[in-house]
Amino acid sequence: MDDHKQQIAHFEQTCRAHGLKMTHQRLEIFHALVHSSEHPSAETLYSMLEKRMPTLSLDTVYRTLATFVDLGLVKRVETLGSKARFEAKIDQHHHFFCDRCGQLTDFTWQSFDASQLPETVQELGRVRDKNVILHGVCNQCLKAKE
Amino acid sequence: MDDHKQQIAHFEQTCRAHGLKMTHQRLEIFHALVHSSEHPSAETLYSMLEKRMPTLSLDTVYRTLATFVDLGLVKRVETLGSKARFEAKIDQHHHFFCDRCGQLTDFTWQSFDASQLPETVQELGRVRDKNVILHGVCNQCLKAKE
DNA sequence: CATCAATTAAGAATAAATCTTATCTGAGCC
DNA sequence: GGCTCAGATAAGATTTATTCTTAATTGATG
Ligand SMILES: [Mn+2]
Ligand SMILES: [Mn+2]
Ligand SMILES: [Zn+2]
Ligand SMILES: [Zn+2]
Repeated sequence: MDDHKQQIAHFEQTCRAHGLKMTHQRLEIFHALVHSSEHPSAETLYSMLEKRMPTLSLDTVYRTLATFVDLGLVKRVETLGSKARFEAKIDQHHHFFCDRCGQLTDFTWQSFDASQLPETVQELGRVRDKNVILHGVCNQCLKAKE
Repeated sequence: MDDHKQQIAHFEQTCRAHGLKMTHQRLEIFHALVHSSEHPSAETLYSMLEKRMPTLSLDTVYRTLATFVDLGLVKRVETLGSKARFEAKIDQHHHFFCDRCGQLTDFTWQSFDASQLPETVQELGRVRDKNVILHGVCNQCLKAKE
């Protein structure tokens, strides 16, 4: 995906703009996030990367993720699980969450994005984000059942 | 609200149906949840109740909430915050979350509830719940700003 | 090449939530 | 009204995710 290259470019720009050094820890962690669709936790990212980067520390993963979230490069995903999950996908999309295996799948929904909120809601305050969360059971889990 | 009485009745039924004793800890905790719209955490509930119930323990609040969630009487709310928040409101509704103060406000959205999911989503698995989460800044926080 | 931000190691510290064990209380049944 | 046992309490330990501390090392960048 050429998208990813652009995203990495934007990432490098943002780091530079904030005077942050381009360490390969940062680059690898961001890269892993960009190329993953599983919304990994800090630990998952760590396991994914420690093979290639034997000196990587879990602490760095946490610290780096926190930095990325601050910069708006990465989002923490809202889940019911106990460990935080992250994504580098910044463009508008929504989530389907499998309550059995914890899998998080992205989807888009244009007509929802274009829809107007009820008036009652507009009186509550200033809305910045509008997202759908689905809960259910994914196909793999449905198959694995019988 | 007469709604609340009905909800308490349903709560008592469910407890009885599962052979659970109607302790006043359980009743008070459920009552507090039903009459609150703030989606309190276990600690918040504990603070709310300890005045009236000086012997209540935080452990009991946690244990009781877990029981209620298991019974489907109470839902854990999806948030980005570190502590779990709960509600006894079971009927279909959605949430507006103030990123500044953490306030969670309910709202309903009939046309959304009636809407069809995109086809691509139906291929992902069996969807059980479909909810909207808004993020933004609530009116109180907007006022308090200047 | 020098500088200093960032990483690492190793361990301690937090915070939320859960568990343990023993003791007490009170809800539900006769 | 009295029994019985589920459930509450106290007090403390434990677990899990996450963050912090300190000191030594690395390596990105000017
Ligand atoms: Mn996503
Ligand atoms: Mn709610
Ligand atoms: Zn699944
Ligand atoms: Zn607010």
